[in-house]
Amino acid sequence: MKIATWNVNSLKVRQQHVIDWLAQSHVDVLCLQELKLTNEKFPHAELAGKGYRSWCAGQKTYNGVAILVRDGIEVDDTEIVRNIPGFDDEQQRMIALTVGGARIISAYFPNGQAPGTDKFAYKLRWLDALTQWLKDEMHRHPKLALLGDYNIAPEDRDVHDPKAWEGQNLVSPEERAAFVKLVELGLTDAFRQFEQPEKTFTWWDYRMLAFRRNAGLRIDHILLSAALAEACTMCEVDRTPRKWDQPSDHAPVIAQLA
DNA sequence: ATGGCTTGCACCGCAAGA
Repeated sequence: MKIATWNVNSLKVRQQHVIDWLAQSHVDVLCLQELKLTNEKFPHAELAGKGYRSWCAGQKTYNGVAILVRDGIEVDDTEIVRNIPGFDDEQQRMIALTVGGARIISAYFPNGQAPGTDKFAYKLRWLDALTQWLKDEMHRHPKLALLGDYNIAPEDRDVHDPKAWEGQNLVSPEERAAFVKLVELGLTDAFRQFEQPEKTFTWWDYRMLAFRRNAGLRIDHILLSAALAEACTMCEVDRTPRKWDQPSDHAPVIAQLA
């Protein structure tokens, strides 16, 4: 089973990109973030026409997440979860569903704006709630994958200019500590299981010709429980859709599970 | 130089992203 995650920065604008990328990547499961549309406007029918069933948790203007599953892959949506249980939140940032016997979670972690702000405090609270919930969820589902836009670059090698970014939002010690807590639940960063090209990133600012200069960060991740990490044979970033006209500022990350 | 794009929403500029 081939799984992937992609922050599309508006599904309305990027709908054709998603359809084109599904056709060329042949992924079985695609987790989307930043839909920026309500559930009523989600293009279930258009995606079904391309061979994918879809489940979403949307809202107006901001956030919104979804999971797309290729026809023929077994889905159990009786235990679908939208948002972190027990964490009261208006913002639609998480959806979980069982696909091919594995728990698949699509998550859009809060940006955080800057250390010291209310949004940063919310990011840390959200991370703590997610971690607490995942602890139980991993017991219920030993085969579990947490895919999404984490808005955290775990290490300096995930940052194009670590000096310039030191202590800033997305790389701060508090955020990195929260990422480590997720890993300590027994999750593995699929990307780091394999040899990777130097300076591989998943996000590049729209400004300052950042993509052309490869001035990016690796903030989109696929974390796997032990059972899935063992089954993982490949993980890579696909930069091609970032080169298309009117692209998302994020590139998709793919993992192959045997 | 704390900007630089891009999005949605509501207008003719704003907040928010990362």
